[in-house]
Amino acid sequence: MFQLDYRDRRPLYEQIKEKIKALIIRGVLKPDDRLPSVREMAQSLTINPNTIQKSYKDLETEGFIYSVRAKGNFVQALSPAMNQARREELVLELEKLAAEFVYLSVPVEQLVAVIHAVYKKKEG
Amino acid sequence: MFQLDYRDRRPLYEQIKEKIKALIIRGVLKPDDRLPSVREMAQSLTINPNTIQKSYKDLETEGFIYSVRAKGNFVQALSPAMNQARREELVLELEKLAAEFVYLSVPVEQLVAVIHAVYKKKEG
DNA sequence: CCCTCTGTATTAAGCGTGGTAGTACAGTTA
DNA sequence: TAACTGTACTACCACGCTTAATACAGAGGG
Repeated sequence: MFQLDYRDRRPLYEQIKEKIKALIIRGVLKPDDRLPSVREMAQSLTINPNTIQKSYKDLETEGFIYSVRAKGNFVQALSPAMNQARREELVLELEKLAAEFVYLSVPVEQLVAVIHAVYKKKEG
Repeated sequence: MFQLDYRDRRPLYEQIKEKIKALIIRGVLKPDDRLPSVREMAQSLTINPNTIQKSYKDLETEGFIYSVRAKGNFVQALSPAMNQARREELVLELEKLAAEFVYLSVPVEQLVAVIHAVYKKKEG
């Protein structure tokens, strides 16, 4: 499904969360798709099941997945309330990022171009 | 100069780095401005000088400040080489961010508006 | 019904990092 | 000389990350 980077200093469970989030955001994993079981994922990454479980539990708390006893973990469909909060966070991040682009004298057109490229790719 | 947030789970030295970076990026601190000494800053934040030194050393490694024996730490002027690397990092971050905006069905116009606002604020 | 799979919980241990504390040295400047 | 700067080092404690081993509860298949 993906690989870990042991040179990355962040905790493994953080990396795992991020990778799964990315798969969901990119649309590779769609609502109600089942994730690999805790034990499967642990074996395929050669790490401890507890670490996977921590990732899954966090993702559940953040609203990205839901879990069903004895069945597995599944991708959560979008909920409007969750979205609103997340949007606001993202806008703040975007502002920070933009401020640093200003600092580095990157022309605004370049930023806009990058964004449009991402949006086009998604539609096409 | 600024305050720490002890509810923030990130290391103190990370928070300090970020705050100082923000001051530099916003232009509050300008090239060759002197930062508070390690001991001063430590006292004003009521933390250990070693923690401040770690922040400063990291910022030096990242090219944001330079230090002079027995004189202090100062804001580094921009270097083109450093900028290029940083720009590329930022573009990657921007793409990630944009992808999540797409996922949340935020119209591209809204992103562009946020960015223009930041740029206008900087010029004005 | 039993077996096997699922998620979940608990406890213990090892290890690295974050942060504090104390001390020391080297260089600048008044 | 005295007081300030940055820098370095050691020791210590607390906490988080990760592994390990075990156990229990519910679903589904033979």
